Amino acid sequence: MIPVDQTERNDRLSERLATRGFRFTPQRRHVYELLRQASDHPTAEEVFLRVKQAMPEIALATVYNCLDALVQCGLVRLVNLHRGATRYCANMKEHWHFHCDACESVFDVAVADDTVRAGVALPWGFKAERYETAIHGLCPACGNGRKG
Amino acid sequence: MIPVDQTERNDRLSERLATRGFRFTPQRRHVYELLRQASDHPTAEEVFLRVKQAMPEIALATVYNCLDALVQCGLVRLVNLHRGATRYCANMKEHWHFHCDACESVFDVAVADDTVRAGVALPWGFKAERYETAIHGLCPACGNGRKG
DNA sequence: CTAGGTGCAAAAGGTTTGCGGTTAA
DNA sequence: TTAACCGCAAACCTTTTGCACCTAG
Repeated sequence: MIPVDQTERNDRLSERLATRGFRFTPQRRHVYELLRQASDHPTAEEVFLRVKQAMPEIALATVYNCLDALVQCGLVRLVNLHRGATRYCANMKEHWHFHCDACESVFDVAVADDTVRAGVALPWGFKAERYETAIHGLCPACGNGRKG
Repeated sequence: MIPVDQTERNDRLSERLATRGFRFTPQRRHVYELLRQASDHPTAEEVFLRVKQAMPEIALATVYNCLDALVQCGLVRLVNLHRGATRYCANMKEHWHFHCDACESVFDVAVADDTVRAGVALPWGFKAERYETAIHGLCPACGNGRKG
C-alpha cells in the first residue's frame, strides 16, 4: 500500500524516466523513494542494503543501474568526496556538502541560489551543467577535542 | 643534475615534510616535481607511469604513499570528480575544476579569491579546512556537435 | 511482442595492507 | 642506530560486464 503523496511522485518519476527512454520499474521506484527519505547521502551499497529490506531479491548491480538512470534523469546527483565510494543525493536544490575529515559524515549546507557562482567566468565555449561544492573540515562533534 | 630553481623547491619540500614528521625521499621529490609540472590532473596510476620513466623501480604503492604524505603536508590536493579514480593537483592556489562529461578532461577555472565563499554561512561548530568546487558540463571540443 | 531491465556471478578497476629488506635523519 | 620508507604481491573494496530470464510499454 502506497501513501497518496507517493503516487503523485511515482507519476512524476514515471514521466521523468519515460522522457529519457527509461522504464518505470519497482526497483527504480524503491531506490528513488529511499534516497528521497535518506538524509545521510548513502553509498550504492548502503542503498542496496536498505532497499533489500523491502525487496529482498534486488541485486547490487540493479541498484547501480537504477542510480545511473536516476542520475541521467536529473533526479539524483553523485557526491564524490574522497577516494571512497560515491554517495548519492536526491535533494536537487542547490546546496553544498560538508565532509568531516574525521568521522566521514556528510552534512548539507544551505546556499543562497545565485551567490554561489558569482565571480566565476567560464572561458568561452564551456557549457556548465551542474556545480558541486564540497567543504572539507571538522564537524562540531569531531572538532572539539582536537588541535583545530 | 637538478636545475637551481628546483633545489630551492626541494628545500621547501623537505622542510614541509619534516614539520609533519615525514622524510624527504627521492620518490617523494619525483612525485611532487612531476605533479607540479603536470597540467592534466593525473590519477595515481598516471603519476606512477610517468615517474617510472625517471625511476623505473618505483612501486605503485609508493606513489600512493607519496601522494598521501604530500596531501597531508598541504602541498597537493585530491580531486574527486566522478566514480573513477581520484586525480591529484599540486596547484594549491584557489581555483575550481571543470570536468567534461564527454571526454573526461579536467580544466582549471580561475576564481576571484573571496567571492567564492560569499553567501555561505556554515552552521556553528563546523570548521572548514578546504573548499573543492567542480563544474560538470561540456568542454569546447565536445560541446560543438552535441545537443547541448 | 520486444527492447530494456533484472538477478547472479565473474571480472575489472582502484586502493590498501603486510612483510622483509633499505635508508634518511 | 632506528623509525620511517621502499618494493612487491596479495587482499580488499567498489564498480562494471556478460548472460539467461523476465516484464513494462
